[in-house]
Amino acid sequence: MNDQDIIEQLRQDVAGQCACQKIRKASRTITRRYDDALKPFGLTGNQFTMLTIISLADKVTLSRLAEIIGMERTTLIRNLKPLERAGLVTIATEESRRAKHATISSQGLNTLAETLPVWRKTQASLKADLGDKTWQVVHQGLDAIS
Amino acid sequence: MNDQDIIEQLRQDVAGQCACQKIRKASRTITRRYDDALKPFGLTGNQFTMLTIISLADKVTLSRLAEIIGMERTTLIRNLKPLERAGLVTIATEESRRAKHATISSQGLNTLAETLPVWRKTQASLKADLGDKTWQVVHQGLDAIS
DNA sequence: TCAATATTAGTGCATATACACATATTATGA
DNA sequence: TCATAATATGTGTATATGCACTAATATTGA
Repeated sequence: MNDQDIIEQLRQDVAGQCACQKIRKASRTITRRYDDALKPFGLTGNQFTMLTIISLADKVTLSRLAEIIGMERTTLIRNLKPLERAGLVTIATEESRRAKHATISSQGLNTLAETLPVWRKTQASLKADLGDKTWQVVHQGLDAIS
Repeated sequence: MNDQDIIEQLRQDVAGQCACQKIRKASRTITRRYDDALKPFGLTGNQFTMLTIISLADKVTLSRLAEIIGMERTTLIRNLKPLERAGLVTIATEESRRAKHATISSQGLNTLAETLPVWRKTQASLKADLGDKTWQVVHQGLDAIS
């Protein structure tokens, strides 16, 4: 197959069709919005997510937490470090000597209380930009993937 | 506002609703599939995307390339490094001494030719898992975001 | 009991992401 | 012409991501 054939196929089949390309692009776009909004509070969007889930599922093991978030276990372990350093969560062993639990601190809850209005505003702004119908459709699709 | 109120609001409004959380989770899931499939060829899904776009838009400046891919400029510059090291693309200045252009090499085109069937298979497998309707809906939604 | 197995967490390595800031080059207008 | 503005790339720092591999602890079954 010659070069022009390859390029033609890439143009026809890949460009504008690749799910990996599309979802990564959209993820970057949306992440930037949330990161920017949360920046004054020293949180990223991802950290806000981890903090929220930890606050709702207190004292789950790190492995279980990774499952819930849909994040590779070792990725989660590293991503918790900044939250731990900032005193927003505590990582400790209890009962078992191997399993560890993540627990939100009172400071962590305070941060969530502070950032909740900002999250609401960001979420609403995005929803407004996309329109109700697209918003619905996007959420359904993303739920199906995960 | 007390802790229980906060947690209740997080449960009601944030959990399962946050667009940032959902799209990042879905992005991780899909990326893992493409990364895994392309691994034998030494490419990530993201690299496959960059390679494809460079092959179709030859000799665009790095800034323009970043725009097309929807990636922060400095991120793109760093992400190109592995491709350059592997000899799949060339980064060089032409005409202007400040602007740089990315050009795909013949080796890069060969790699694309090799990986194209794998990409097709991965894309088809994902589409099959999601079903035609969800697939359509996801793509529409992601296009709207970007 | 205790050896084999399963479970849980952690490290090394490489890529991915973007903001703040810096540097280099080109274009513009007084 | 030449100072200023605009444009283009690059670096420092920090977070995000996951695979391969390792280490420690708990469980199970002969």
